[in-house]
Amino acid sequence: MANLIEEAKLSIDGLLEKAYEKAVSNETLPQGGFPQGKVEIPKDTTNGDYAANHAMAGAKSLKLPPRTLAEIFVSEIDLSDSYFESVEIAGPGFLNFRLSDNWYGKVLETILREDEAYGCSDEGHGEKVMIEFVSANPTGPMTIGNARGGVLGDALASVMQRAGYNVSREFYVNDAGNQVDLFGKSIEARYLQLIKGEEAVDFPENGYHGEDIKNLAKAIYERDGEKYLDMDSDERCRSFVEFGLPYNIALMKQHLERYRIHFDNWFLESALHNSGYVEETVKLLEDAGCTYEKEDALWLRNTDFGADKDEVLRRSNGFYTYYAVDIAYHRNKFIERGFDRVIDVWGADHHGHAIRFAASMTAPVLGLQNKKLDFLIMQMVRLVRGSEVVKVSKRTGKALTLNDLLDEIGVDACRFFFNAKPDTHLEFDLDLAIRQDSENPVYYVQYAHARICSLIAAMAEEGHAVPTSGGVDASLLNTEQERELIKQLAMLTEEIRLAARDYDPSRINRYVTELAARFHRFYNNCRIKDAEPKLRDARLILCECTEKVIAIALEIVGVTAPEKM
RNA sequence: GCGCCAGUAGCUCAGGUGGAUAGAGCAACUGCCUUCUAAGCAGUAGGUCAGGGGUUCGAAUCCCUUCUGGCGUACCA
Repeated sequence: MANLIEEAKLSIDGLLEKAYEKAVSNETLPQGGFPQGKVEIPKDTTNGDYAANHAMAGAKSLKLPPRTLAEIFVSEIDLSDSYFESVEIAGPGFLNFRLSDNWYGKVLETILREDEAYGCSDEGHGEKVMIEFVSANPTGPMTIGNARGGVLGDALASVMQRAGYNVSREFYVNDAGNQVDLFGKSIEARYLQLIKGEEAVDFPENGYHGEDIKNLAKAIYERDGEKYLDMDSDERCRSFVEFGLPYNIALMKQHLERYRIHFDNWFLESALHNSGYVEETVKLLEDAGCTYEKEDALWLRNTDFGADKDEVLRRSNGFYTYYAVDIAYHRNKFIERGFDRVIDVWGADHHGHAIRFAASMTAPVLGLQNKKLDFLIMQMVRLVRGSEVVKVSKRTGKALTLNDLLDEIGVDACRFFFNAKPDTHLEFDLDLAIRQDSENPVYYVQYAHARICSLIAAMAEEGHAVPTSGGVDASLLNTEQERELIKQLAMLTEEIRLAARDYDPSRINRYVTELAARFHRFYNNCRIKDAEPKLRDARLILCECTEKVIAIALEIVGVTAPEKM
């Protein structure tokens, strides 16, 4: 549970404050003027491992030039038993600290001790969090459009679990409403076309044109023949939906498992209707005076809660809108199931809804004052083939399915690629993806892992297994490459914390790519096989720590860590 | 019109809540395998951080404004 990067950083403030107090007792500085400074990690390590700007921050109030103030700090500071071996003044008055052997050794010991739990923290204090993601319409197979949300939601869940949250993954199945009716009518049309010929039956406007619908119709026909031919259309469609939905849901589950996503719960929209929960929730809003009727429809006074427009809850035809159902669904998440925080992973095409919806959820009558509803809005994926933009739509049936994509580029590459920063538009070039072999960064990272594994195995063959006792002498690991590698290893806990805080699991991609880069540099500069025994052992331990950390990071992203390549 | 997200190297993108000389991968060019995996390493070249103002010791980062692109603004979900 150690976060040594932060521990070292936080300790600097204490060291400086003690130095300040000493200067006060020497009467070189006035009392009570310890400056609020910031400690950061400089980009360029010639400026130290940490840089504090206290001398610059305090220059004005203490009426001393920054550099003079810095000199006082340096002369009074006591670094013995600290994480640092030196501090120097640089530039306009930065205090640059350099980490000590003590710190480097502690990093490696921590990784060995915590093992697979390394990187975890108690940041979340067990807060009960639900992450709802993918939630693709069950009217067809999942498409490449679901690939991004899938990875983001799943990786965010992993990151938050490691950061100490009690996380539940949920898939919301829209098995009711308009699109399901349309789904039934689409199958119906294909079924009737099978019997009467394609020309004889009109296909519904806005129907689902995909091959999968034809296949469902064919499957029904093969099982039951012309049994539905003389049936009332409504009843027929109901039968087809009853057949088609479970089939599609099972297929989605299968494809998601292949994509290494496992949901804790598949929540059916129909359950909210059947139990009367939607009705009850709308009644709640009605009784509280949050609604009004207009043109036979029931409207929510959403502008009262800060939204830019009101919303229809119940259409003039008597059916509830998705909006009413969504309110009921979220009330269920918080009230009935007791989640403290809910994170919905939605595409940017829903962001307008997210803003208005968040406003609605503040309605006092819903009783969610102490609850937290957040959205992870990810920008759209732009599909291109070379220079041509590819349109994706489930309705037109022209979408590339997730499963086909996985056939083409593999699960590892796909998960790594789609774990990109949520708020930037992502361009996905199919031509590039297909030949995305060695130029994909995922292989760079996996290669580092495989390299370590085979090295350790080869060394063990020669009787030089990684030592399991005797501790680590980090003072031997004193090249620039070794120090940079260890610092990156120390960074994992902090990266996970930040990824959880910012809902940005793509940080882990960048982190692990940099870790691999630092390992490759170390590997090229530091021989292990023919090093002195003590140095060899220390380096072997460093290799093992790196291997463990890469494996942890890749697991978070959902990518395998191969032992051979 | 209004709202949200973006605009950084030829291409795809980083840039840790204002810090020191703006980075990486790919593409281009040059070196490095009789020595632990060359799917690697080292190096060269490539920039008016969309434009313009402002805030301060200091701005890619914060504020204002203009331009460009994506998405939304349904009794669809």
